[in-house]
Amino acid sequence: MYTYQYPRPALTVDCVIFGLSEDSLKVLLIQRAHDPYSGYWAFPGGFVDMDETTEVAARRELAEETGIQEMFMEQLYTFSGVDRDPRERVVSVAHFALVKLSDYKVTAGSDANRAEWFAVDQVPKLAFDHDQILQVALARLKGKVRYQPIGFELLPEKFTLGQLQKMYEHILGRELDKRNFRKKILGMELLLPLTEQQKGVSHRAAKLYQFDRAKYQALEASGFMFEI
Amino acid sequence: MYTYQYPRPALTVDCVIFGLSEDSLKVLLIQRAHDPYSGYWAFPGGFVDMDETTEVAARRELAEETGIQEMFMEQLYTFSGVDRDPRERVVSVAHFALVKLSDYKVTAGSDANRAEWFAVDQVPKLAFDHDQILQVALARLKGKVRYQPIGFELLPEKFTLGQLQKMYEHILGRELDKRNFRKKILGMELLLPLTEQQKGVSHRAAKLYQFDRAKYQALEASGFMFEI
DNA sequence: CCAAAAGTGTTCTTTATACACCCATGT
DNA sequence: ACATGGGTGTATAAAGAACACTTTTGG
Repeated sequence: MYTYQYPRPALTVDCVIFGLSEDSLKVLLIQRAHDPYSGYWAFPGGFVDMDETTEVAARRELAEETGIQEMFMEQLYTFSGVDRDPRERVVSVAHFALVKLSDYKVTAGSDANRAEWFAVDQVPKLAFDHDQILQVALARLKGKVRYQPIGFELLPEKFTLGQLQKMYEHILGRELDKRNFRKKILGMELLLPLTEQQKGVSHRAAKLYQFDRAKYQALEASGFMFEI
Repeated sequence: MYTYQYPRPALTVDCVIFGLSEDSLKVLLIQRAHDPYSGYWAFPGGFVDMDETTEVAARRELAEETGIQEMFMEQLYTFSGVDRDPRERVVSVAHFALVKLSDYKVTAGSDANRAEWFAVDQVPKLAFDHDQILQVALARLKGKVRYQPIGFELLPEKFTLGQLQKMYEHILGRELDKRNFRKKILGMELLLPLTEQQKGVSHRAAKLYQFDRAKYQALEASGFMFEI
Protein backbone atom coordinates (compact mmCIF):
# COMPACT_ATOMS: atom_id res chain seq x y z
CA MET A 1 0.00 0.00 0.00
CA TYR A 2 1.17 3.49 -0.82
CA THR A 3 0.04 6.60 0.98
CA TYR A 4 0.16 10.22 -0.14
CA GLN A 5 -0.85 13.48 1.44
CA TYR A 6 -3.00 14.49 -1.52
CA PRO A 7 -5.01 12.31 -3.90
CA ARG A 8 -3.34 11.36 -7.18
CA PRO A 9 -4.83 10.31 -10.50
CA ALA A 10 -3.76 6.94 -11.82
CA LEU A 11 -1.36 7.27 -14.74
CA THR A 12 -1.71 5.00 -17.75
CA VAL A 13 -0.59 4.80 -21.37
CA ASP A 14 -2.62 3.87 -24.43
CA CYS A 15 -1.23 2.94 -27.83
CA VAL A 16 -2.76 3.64 -31.20
CA ILE A 17 -0.95 1.26 -33.52
CA PHE A 18 -1.35 1.75 -37.23
CA GLY A 19 -0.60 -0.90 -39.84
CA LEU A 20 -1.13 -0.96 -43.57
CA SER A 21 -2.81 -3.78 -45.45
CA GLU A 22 -3.14 -3.91 -49.22
CA ASP A 23 -6.48 -2.22 -49.20
CA SER A 24 -6.61 -0.01 -46.11
CA LEU A 25 -5.04 1.62 -43.11
CA LYS A 26 -5.68 -0.39 -39.95
CA VAL A 27 -5.51 0.03 -36.19
CA LEU A 28 -4.96 -2.66 -33.61
CA LEU A 29 -7.71 -3.04 -31.01
CA ILE A 30 -8.15 -5.31 -28.03
CA GLN A 31 -11.50 -6.56 -26.87
CA ARG A 32 -12.15 -5.98 -23.21
CA ALA A 33 -13.12 -8.99 -21.13
CA HIS A 34 -14.17 -7.11 -18.01
CA ASP A 35 -16.21 -4.16 -16.90
CA PRO A 36 -16.29 -1.30 -17.46
CA TYR A 37 -16.94 -1.54 -21.19
CA SER A 38 -16.79 -5.34 -21.15
CA GLY A 39 -16.98 -6.58 -24.74
CA TYR A 40 -16.04 -3.19 -26.20
CA TRP A 41 -12.87 -2.73 -28.18
CA ALA A 42 -10.13 -0.45 -26.92
CA PHE A 43 -6.53 0.46 -27.56
CA PRO A 44 -3.90 -1.61 -25.77
CA GLY A 45 -2.48 0.11 -22.71
CA GLY A 46 -1.85 -0.12 -19.01
CA PHE A 47 -0.34 1.47 -15.96
CA VAL A 48 2.94 3.32 -15.91
CA ASP A 49 5.45 1.80 -13.50
CA MET A 50 7.53 4.00 -11.22
CA ASP A 51 10.79 3.23 -12.96
CA GLU A 52 9.81 3.81 -16.58
CA THR A 53 8.94 6.76 -18.78
CA THR A 54 5.58 6.73 -20.49
CA GLU A 55 7.13 5.68 -23.78
CA VAL A 56 8.91 2.75 -22.13
CA ALA A 57 5.63 1.81 -20.49
CA ALA A 58 3.84 1.99 -23.83
CA ARG A 59 6.41 -0.28 -25.46
CA ARG A 60 6.28 -2.74 -22.58
CA GLU A 61 2.48 -2.94 -22.64
CA LEU A 62 2.53 -3.40 -26.37
CA ALA A 63 5.04 -6.21 -26.19
CA GLU A 64 3.02 -7.89 -23.42
CA GLU A 65 -0.33 -7.61 -25.13
CA THR A 66 0.59 -8.10 -28.77
CA GLY A 67 4.19 -9.28 -29.04
CA ILE A 68 5.02 -6.34 -31.25
CA GLN A 69 8.45 -4.83 -30.58
CA GLU A 70 10.79 -2.18 -31.90
CA MET A 71 8.31 -0.12 -33.85
CA PHE A 72 8.23 3.60 -34.54
CA MET A 73 6.51 5.30 -31.64
CA GLU A 74 5.94 8.80 -30.39
CA GLN A 75 3.85 10.54 -27.82
CA LEU A 76 0.46 11.62 -29.10
CA TYR A 77 -1.45 13.53 -26.45
CA THR A 78 -2.35 13.29 -22.79
CA PHE A 79 -6.03 12.73 -22.07
CA SER A 80 -7.08 13.95 -18.68
CA GLY A 81 -10.86 14.26 -18.76
CA VAL A 82 -12.12 13.94 -15.21
CA ASP A 83 -14.68 11.22 -15.99
CA ARG A 84 -12.93 9.35 -18.75
CA ASP A 85 -12.82 6.21 -16.59
CA PRO A 86 -15.97 5.59 -14.53
CA ARG A 87 -14.04 3.78 -11.77
CA GLU A 88 -11.64 6.51 -10.75
CA ARG A 89 -9.58 9.37 -12.04
CA VAL A 90 -7.20 8.10 -14.72
CA VAL A 91 -4.93 10.27 -16.82
CA SER A 92 -3.64 8.54 -19.91
CA VAL A 93 -0.69 9.46 -22.06
CA ALA A 94 -1.61 8.23 -25.54
CA HIS A 95 1.11 7.18 -27.97
CA PHE A 96 0.95 6.45 -31.60
CA ALA A 97 2.93 3.77 -33.34
CA LEU A 98 3.53 2.56 -36.87
CA VAL A 99 4.33 -1.07 -37.66
CA LYS A 100 5.11 -3.13 -40.71
CA LEU A 101 1.98 -5.24 -40.78
CA SER A 102 3.78 -7.88 -42.82
CA ASP A 103 5.95 -8.60 -39.76
CA TYR A 104 3.03 -9.46 -37.51
CA LYS A 105 0.34 -12.05 -38.03
CA VAL A 106 -3.09 -11.07 -36.85
CA THR A 107 -2.98 -12.33 -33.30
CA ALA A 108 -5.53 -15.12 -33.01
CA GLY A 109 -5.56 -14.22 -29.34
CA SER A 110 -6.65 -15.89 -26.14
CA ASP A 111 -10.28 -15.50 -25.25
CA ALA A 112 -9.52 -13.05 -22.49
CA ASN A 113 -7.49 -10.78 -24.68
CA ARG A 114 -8.54 -10.83 -28.32
CA ALA A 115 -6.52 -8.54 -30.54
CA GLU A 116 -7.62 -7.63 -34.06
CA TRP A 117 -6.76 -5.22 -36.83
CA PHE A 118 -9.62 -2.94 -37.93
CA ALA A 119 -9.74 -0.75 -41.00
CA VAL A 120 -9.77 2.79 -39.64
CA ASP A 121 -13.09 3.55 -41.32
CA GLN A 122 -14.71 0.46 -39.83
CA VAL A 123 -13.82 0.89 -36.20
CA PRO A 124 -16.77 0.21 -33.86
CA LYS A 125 -17.73 2.41 -30.92
CA LEU A 126 -14.77 2.11 -28.56
CA ALA A 127 -14.40 1.96 -24.79
CA PHE A 128 -13.70 5.04 -22.63
CA ASP A 129 -12.70 8.11 -24.68
CA HIS A 130 -10.84 5.99 -27.21
CA ASP A 131 -12.94 7.26 -30.11
CA GLN A 132 -11.53 10.68 -29.40
CA ILE A 133 -8.01 9.29 -29.10
CA LEU A 134 -8.40 7.68 -32.51
CA GLN A 135 -9.50 10.97 -34.05
CA VAL A 136 -6.47 12.74 -32.61
CA ALA A 137 -4.17 9.95 -33.80
CA LEU A 138 -5.56 10.01 -37.32
CA ALA A 139 -5.21 13.77 -37.52
CA ARG A 140 -1.62 13.52 -36.31
CA LEU A 141 -0.78 10.81 -38.81
CA LYS A 142 -2.30 12.74 -41.71
CA GLY A 143 -0.57 15.91 -40.70
CA LYS A 144 2.79 14.32 -40.13
CA VAL A 145 3.12 11.87 -42.98
CA ARG A 146 3.49 14.65 -45.56
CA TYR A 147 6.37 16.40 -43.84
CA GLN A 148 8.31 13.57 -42.25
CA PRO A 149 9.30 10.29 -43.82
CA ILE A 150 7.42 8.20 -41.27
CA GLY A 151 5.25 6.46 -43.85
CA PHE A 152 8.09 4.09 -44.62
CA GLU A 153 7.59 2.58 -41.16
CA LEU A 154 4.36 1.07 -42.47
CA LEU A 155 5.94 -0.60 -45.49
CA PRO A 156 8.30 -3.59 -45.77
CA GLU A 157 12.01 -2.74 -46.08
CA LYS A 158 11.79 -3.25 -49.83
CA PHE A 159 8.80 -1.75 -51.56
CA THR A 160 7.60 -0.62 -54.97
CA LEU A 161 6.65 2.93 -55.90
CA GLY A 162 3.12 1.67 -56.34
CA GLN A 163 2.96 0.47 -52.74
CA LEU A 164 4.46 3.74 -51.55
CA GLN A 165 1.92 5.79 -53.46
CA LYS A 166 -0.98 3.66 -52.23
CA MET A 167 0.21 4.11 -48.65
CA TYR A 168 0.01 7.88 -49.02
CA GLU A 169 -3.35 7.63 -50.72
CA HIS A 170 -4.79 5.53 -47.89
CA ILE A 171 -3.53 7.88 -45.21
CA LEU A 172 -4.34 11.14 -46.94
CA GLY A 173 -7.67 9.86 -48.18
CA ARG A 174 -7.23 11.07 -51.76
CA GLU A 175 -5.67 9.90 -54.99
CA LEU A 176 -2.32 11.17 -56.17
CA ASP A 177 -1.09 11.57 -59.72
CA LYS A 178 1.28 8.73 -60.53
CA ARG A 179 3.76 10.67 -62.64
CA ASN A 180 3.90 13.68 -60.36
CA PHE A 181 4.29 11.44 -57.34
CA ARG A 182 7.21 9.55 -58.87
CA LYS A 183 8.87 12.72 -60.08
CA LYS A 184 8.70 14.20 -56.61
CA ILE A 185 9.75 11.21 -54.54
CA LEU A 186 12.57 10.19 -56.87
CA GLY A 187 13.68 13.80 -57.12
CA MET A 188 14.46 13.81 -53.41
CA GLU A 189 16.98 11.03 -54.04
CA LEU A 190 16.12 9.32 -50.79
CA LEU A 191 15.12 6.00 -52.34
CA LEU A 192 17.79 3.45 -53.11
CA PRO A 193 16.83 1.59 -56.26
CA LEU A 194 17.52 -2.12 -55.90
CA THR A 195 18.43 -4.48 -58.71
CA GLU A 196 15.80 -6.79 -57.30
CA GLN A 197 12.25 -6.82 -58.65
CA GLN A 198 8.82 -7.61 -57.38
CA LYS A 199 7.88 -11.30 -57.67
CA GLY A 200 4.72 -13.33 -58.08
CA VAL A 201 2.48 -10.62 -59.47
CA SER A 202 0.34 -11.18 -62.52
CA HIS A 203 1.49 -8.06 -64.29
CA ARG A 204 4.72 -6.33 -65.12
CA ALA A 205 7.08 -6.64 -62.14
CA ALA A 206 7.95 -3.36 -60.46
CA LYS A 207 11.39 -2.28 -59.34
CA LEU A 208 11.99 -2.47 -55.58
CA TYR A 209 13.32 0.46 -53.55
CA GLN A 210 14.64 1.00 -50.06
CA PHE A 211 14.40 4.18 -48.00
CA ASP A 212 17.87 5.62 -47.42
CA ARG A 213 17.69 6.55 -43.73
CA ALA A 214 21.32 7.54 -43.45
CA LYS A 215 21.04 9.95 -46.34
CA TYR A 216 17.85 11.42 -44.96
CA GLN A 217 19.44 12.06 -41.57
CA ALA A 218 22.40 13.78 -43.21
CA LEU A 219 20.14 15.96 -45.36
CA GLU A 220 17.82 16.73 -42.46
CA ALA A 221 20.76 17.95 -40.37
CA SER A 222 21.60 20.43 -43.12
CA GLY A 223 18.10 21.89 -43.27
CA PHE A 224 16.43 19.70 -45.88
CA MET A 225 12.69 19.26 -45.50
CA PHE A 226 10.94 16.10 -46.62
CA GLU A 227 7.62 16.80 -48.32
CA ILE A 228 5.04 14.87 -50.29
CA MET B 1 -4.13 10.87 3.52
CA TYR B 2 -4.81 8.85 0.40
CA THR B 3 -3.84 5.23 -0.01
CA TYR B 4 -3.44 3.20 -3.19
CA GLN B 5 -2.53 -0.39 -3.89
CA TYR B 6 0.29 0.57 -6.25
CA PRO B 7 2.59 3.61 -6.17
CA ARG B 8 1.62 6.56 -8.34
CA PRO B 9 3.69 9.38 -9.76
CA ALA B 10 2.67 12.88 -8.79
CA LEU B 11 1.01 14.71 -11.68
CA THR B 12 1.82 18.34 -12.37
CA VAL B 13 1.50 20.92 -15.11
CA ASP B 14 4.06 23.43 -16.33
CA CYS B 15 3.38 26.44 -18.53
CA VAL B 16 5.66 27.96 -21.11
CA ILE B 17 4.19 31.40 -21.69
CA PHE B 18 5.43 33.40 -24.63
CA GLY B 19 5.04 37.12 -25.00
CA LEU B 20 6.35 39.54 -27.57
CA SER B 21 8.16 42.76 -26.77
CA GLU B 22 9.29 45.27 -29.36
CA ASP B 23 12.67 43.72 -29.70
CA SER B 24 12.32 40.04 -28.84
CA LEU B 25 10.28 36.98 -28.04
CA LYS B 26 10.04 36.42 -24.29
CA VAL B 27 9.11 33.69 -21.84
CA LEU B 28 7.78 34.11 -18.34
CA LEU B 29 9.86 32.51 -15.58
CA ILE B 30 9.45 32.29 -11.84
CA GLN B 31 12.34 32.24 -9.46
CA ARG B 32 12.22 29.36 -7.02
CA ALA B 33 12.46 30.26 -3.34
CA HIS B 34 12.98 26.74 -2.02
CA ASP B 35 14.97 23.62 -2.65
CA PRO B 36 15.40 21.78 -4.88
CA TYR B 37 16.82 24.32 -7.33
CA SER B 38 16.35 27.20 -4.91
CA GLY B 39 17.21 30.44 -6.68
CA TYR B 40 16.89 28.88 -10.12
CA TRP B 41 14.29 30.06 -12.59
CA ALA B 42 11.54 27.73 -13.74
CA PHE B 43 8.25 27.73 -15.57
CA PRO B 44 5.14 28.36 -13.52
CA GLY B 45 3.23 25.19 -12.68
CA GLY B 46 1.81 23.02 -9.95
CA PHE B 47 -0.20 19.97 -9.06
CA VAL B 48 -3.26 18.81 -10.94
CA ASP B 49 -6.33 18.62 -8.75
CA MET B 50 -8.68 15.63 -8.96
CA ASP B 51 -11.54 17.62 -10.43
CA GLU B 52 -9.75 19.43 -13.25
CA THR B 53 -8.17 18.53 -16.57
CA THR B 54 -4.52 19.38 -17.08
CA GLU B 55 -5.42 22.42 -19.15
CA VAL B 56 -7.73 23.72 -16.46
CA ALA B 57 -4.98 23.12 -13.92
CA ALA B 58 -2.50 25.00 -16.08
CA ARG B 59 -4.83 27.98 -16.41
CA ARG B 60 -5.53 27.98 -12.69
CA GLU B 61 -1.85 27.87 -11.76
CA LEU B 62 -1.12 30.61 -14.20
CA ALA B 63 -3.83 32.84 -12.81
CA GLU B 64 -2.62 32.18 -9.26
CA GLU B 65 1.03 32.80 -9.95
CA THR B 66 0.88 35.59 -12.50
CA GLY B 67 -2.65 36.96 -12.74
CA ILE B 68 -2.73 36.18 -16.43
CA GLN B 69 -6.09 34.88 -17.68
CA GLU B 70 -7.85 33.91 -20.88
CA MET B 71 -4.84 33.40 -23.08
CA PHE B 72 -4.32 31.01 -25.94
CA MET B 73 -3.11 27.70 -24.53
CA GLU B 74 -2.56 24.20 -25.75
CA GLN B 75 -0.93 21.05 -24.52
CA LEU B 76 2.74 20.78 -25.41
CA TYR B 77 4.18 17.46 -24.27
CA THR B 78 4.23 15.22 -21.23
CA PHE B 79 7.59 14.89 -19.54
CA SER B 80 7.96 11.67 -17.62
CA GLY B 81 11.69 11.20 -17.05
CA VAL B 82 12.11 9.06 -13.98
CA ASP B 83 14.53 11.42 -12.22
CA ARG B 84 13.28 14.76 -13.43
CA ASP B 85 12.45 15.77 -9.87
CA PRO B 86 15.01 14.68 -7.24
CA ARG B 87 12.40 14.40 -4.50
CA GLU B 88 10.06 11.88 -6.01
CA ARG B 89 8.57 10.69 -9.27
CA VAL B 90 6.75 13.59 -10.92
CA VAL B 91 5.18 13.47 -14.35
CA SER B 92 4.45 16.88 -15.80
CA VAL B 93 2.13 17.81 -18.62
CA ALA B 94 3.67 20.90 -20.16
CA HIS B 95 1.49 23.49 -21.88
CA PHE B 96 2.37 26.38 -24.03
CA ALA B 97 0.60 29.69 -24.02
CA LEU B 98 0.68 32.93 -25.96
CA VAL B 99 -0.23 36.25 -24.37
CA LYS B 100 -0.53 39.84 -25.45
CA LEU B 101 2.36 41.23 -23.46
CA SER B 102 0.83 44.71 -23.65
CA ASP B 103 -2.01 43.46 -21.40
CA TYR B 104 0.30 42.43 -18.57
CA LYS B 105 2.81 44.55 -16.70
CA VAL B 106 5.98 42.77 -15.72
CA THR B 107 4.95 41.45 -12.33
CA ALA B 108 7.12 43.12 -9.73
CA GLY B 109 6.36 40.11 -7.58
CA SER B 110 6.65 39.22 -3.95
CA ASP B 111 10.04 38.10 -2.76
CA ALA B 112 8.91 34.50 -2.50
CA ASN B 113 7.60 34.35 -6.01
CA ARG B 114 9.41 36.65 -8.40
CA ALA B 115 8.14 36.49 -11.96
CA GLU B 116 10.05 37.97 -14.88
CA TRP B 117 10.02 37.99 -18.65
CA PHE B 118 13.23 36.74 -20.29
CA ALA B 119 14.21 37.05 -23.92
CA VAL B 120 14.23 33.48 -25.21
CA ASP B 121 17.88 33.73 -26.20
CA GLN B 122 18.88 35.00 -22.75
CA VAL B 123 17.27 32.39 -20.56
CA PRO B 124 19.56 31.16 -17.76
CA LYS B 125 20.03 27.52 -16.83
CA LEU B 126 16.62 26.46 -15.56
CA ALA B 127 15.42 24.18 -12.77
CA PHE B 128 14.52 20.50 -13.36
CA ASP B 129 14.26 19.56 -17.03
CA HIS B 130 12.83 22.95 -17.93
CA ASP B 131 15.62 23.69 -20.41
CA GLN B 132 14.38 20.74 -22.40
CA ILE B 133 10.77 21.88 -22.05
CA LEU B 134 11.77 25.27 -23.43
CA GLN B 135 13.44 23.68 -26.44
CA VAL B 136 10.33 21.65 -27.19
CA ALA B 137 8.12 24.71 -26.77
CA LEU B 138 10.24 26.83 -29.09
CA ALA B 139 10.26 24.13 -31.73
CA ARG B 140 6.49 23.82 -31.47
CA LEU B 141 6.00 27.57 -31.73
CA LYS B 142 8.27 27.85 -34.77
CA GLY B 143 6.63 24.91 -36.46
CA LYS B 144 3.11 26.04 -35.75
CA VAL B 145 3.20 29.77 -36.33
CA ARG B 146 3.64 29.35 -40.08
CA TYR B 147 0.61 27.14 -40.59
CA GLN B 148 -1.85 28.39 -38.02
CA PRO B 149 -2.77 31.98 -37.28
CA ILE B 150 -1.68 31.77 -33.65
CA GLY B 151 0.85 34.58 -33.96
CA PHE B 152 -1.96 37.11 -33.60
CA GLU B 153 -2.33 35.97 -30.00
CA LEU B 154 0.96 37.72 -29.28
CA LEU B 155 -0.08 41.07 -30.74
CA PRO B 156 -2.57 43.65 -29.54
CA GLU B 157 -6.03 43.51 -31.12
CA LYS B 158 -5.08 46.30 -33.50
CA PHE B 159 -1.66 46.07 -35.06
CA THR B 160 0.34 47.32 -38.01
CA LEU B 161 1.77 45.17 -40.77
CA GLY B 162 5.20 46.16 -39.51
CA GLN B 163 4.47 44.69 -36.08
CA LEU B 164 3.05 41.57 -37.65
CA GLN B 165 6.10 41.05 -39.80
CA LYS B 166 8.48 41.67 -36.91
CA MET B 167 6.60 39.09 -34.84
CA TYR B 168 7.19 36.45 -37.51
CA GLU B 169 10.80 37.48 -37.85
CA HIS B 170 11.40 37.13 -34.12
CA ILE B 171 9.80 33.71 -33.95
CA LEU B 172 11.24 32.28 -37.13
CA GLY B 173 14.64 33.81 -36.50
CA ARG B 174 15.10 35.23 -39.99
CA GLU B 175 14.19 38.34 -41.92
CA LEU B 176 11.28 38.42 -44.34
CA ASP B 177 10.90 40.54 -47.47
CA LYS B 178 8.51 43.37 -46.71
CA ARG B 179 6.73 43.49 -50.04
CA ASN B 180 6.35 39.74 -50.36
CA PHE B 181 5.13 39.48 -46.79
CA ARG B 182 2.47 42.12 -47.34
CA LYS B 183 1.38 40.62 -50.63
CA LYS B 184 0.92 37.23 -49.02
CA ILE B 185 -0.80 38.23 -45.80
CA LEU B 186 -3.13 40.74 -47.46
CA GLY B 187 -3.84 38.24 -50.22
CA MET B 188 -5.41 35.90 -47.69
CA GLU B 189 -7.96 38.61 -46.92
CA LEU B 190 -7.98 37.73 -43.25
CA LEU B 191 -6.96 41.16 -42.03
CA LEU B 192 -9.62 43.79 -41.54
CA PRO B 193 -8.16 47.18 -42.42
CA LEU B 194 -9.24 49.80 -39.91
CA THR B 195 -9.73 53.47 -40.62
CA GLU B 196 -7.68 54.12 -37.53
CA GLN B 197 -3.96 54.76 -37.70
CA GLN B 198 -0.96 54.25 -35.50
CA LYS B 199 -0.32 57.16 -33.10
CA GLY B 200 2.68 58.71 -31.40
CA VAL B 201 5.40 57.41 -33.67
CA SER B 202 8.09 59.65 -35.06
CA HIS B 203 7.59 58.56 -38.64
CA ARG B 204 4.76 58.06 -41.08
CA ALA B 205 1.82 56.51 -39.20
CA ALA B 206 0.92 52.99 -40.28
CA LYS B 207 -2.56 51.70 -40.94
CA LEU B 208 -3.96 49.43 -38.23
CA TYR B 209 -5.45 46.02 -38.94
CA GLN B 210 -7.42 43.45 -37.02
CA PHE B 211 -7.37 39.68 -37.53
CA ASP B 212 -10.74 38.48 -38.80
CA ARG B 213 -11.27 35.37 -36.66
CA ALA B 214 -14.80 34.72 -37.88
CA LYS B 215 -13.68 34.73 -41.50
CA TYR B 216 -10.74 32.48 -40.73
CA GLN B 217 -12.96 29.92 -39.03
CA ALA B 218 -15.33 29.90 -41.99
CA LEU B 219 -12.49 29.47 -44.46
CA GLU B 220 -10.79 26.83 -42.32
CA ALA B 221 -13.98 24.78 -42.22
CA SER B 222 -13.99 24.72 -46.02
CA GLY B 223 -10.42 23.46 -46.28
CA PHE B 224 -8.43 26.70 -46.43
CA MET B 225 -4.91 26.49 -45.04
CA PHE B 226 -3.25 29.49 -43.44
CA GLU B 227 0.40 29.80 -44.39
CA ILE B 228 3.16 32.36 -44.04
C1' DC C 1 -5.14 -11.77 -76.33
C1' DC C 2 -6.66 -9.80 -72.18
C1' DA C 3 -6.18 -7.76 -67.66
C1' DA C 4 -3.43 -5.25 -64.52
C1' DA C 5 -0.12 -2.43 -62.93
C1' DA C 6 4.64 -0.33 -64.40
C1' DG C 7 6.88 3.13 -66.45
C1' DT C 8 7.69 7.62 -68.78
C1' DG C 9 7.63 13.98 -70.45
C1' DT C 10 5.66 18.03 -71.63
C1' DT C 11 2.76 22.03 -71.12
C1' DC C 12 0.54 25.28 -68.39
C1' DT C 13 -0.55 27.56 -64.19
C1' DT C 14 0.51 29.05 -59.80
C1' DT C 15 3.52 30.43 -56.34
C1' DA C 16 7.94 32.12 -54.53
C1' DT C 17 11.74 35.17 -54.77
C1' DA C 18 14.48 39.17 -55.65
C1' DC C 19 14.70 43.86 -55.76
C1' DA C 20 14.48 50.09 -55.09
C1' DC C 21 12.24 54.15 -54.61
C1' DC C 22 9.02 57.79 -52.80
C1' DC C 23 5.97 59.14 -48.71
C1' DA C 24 4.50 60.93 -44.29
C1' DT C 25 5.62 62.23 -39.75
C1' DG C 26 8.25 63.89 -35.61
C1' DT C 27 12.42 65.85 -33.94
C1' DA D 1 16.73 68.78 -43.26
C1' DC D 2 17.12 64.38 -41.59
C1' DA D 3 15.96 60.00 -39.59
C1' DT D 4 12.57 56.45 -39.36
C1' DG D 5 9.59 53.21 -40.78
C1' DG D 6 5.29 53.03 -44.25
C1' DG D 7 3.86 51.92 -48.53
C1' DT D 8 4.01 50.13 -53.37
C1' DG D 9 4.92 46.64 -58.51
C1' DT D 10 7.32 43.94 -61.76
C1' DA D 11 10.20 40.40 -63.67
C1' DT D 12 12.22 35.91 -63.14
C1' DA D 13 12.56 31.32 -61.32
C1' DA D 14 10.69 27.37 -59.26
C1' DA D 15 7.18 24.35 -58.09
C1' DG D 16 2.70 22.20 -58.71
C1' DA D 17 -1.06 20.34 -61.56
C1' DA D 18 -3.03 18.24 -65.52
C1' DC D 19 -2.75 14.82 -68.75
C1' DA D 20 -2.19 9.52 -72.29
C1' DC D 21 0.14 6.13 -74.13
C1' DT D 22 3.44 2.03 -74.35
C1' DT D 23 5.52 -1.92 -71.77
C1' DT D 24 5.78 -6.15 -69.30
C1' DT D 25 3.97 -10.12 -67.13
C1' DG D 26 0.74 -13.92 -65.80
C1' DG D 27 -3.35 -16.16 -66.65
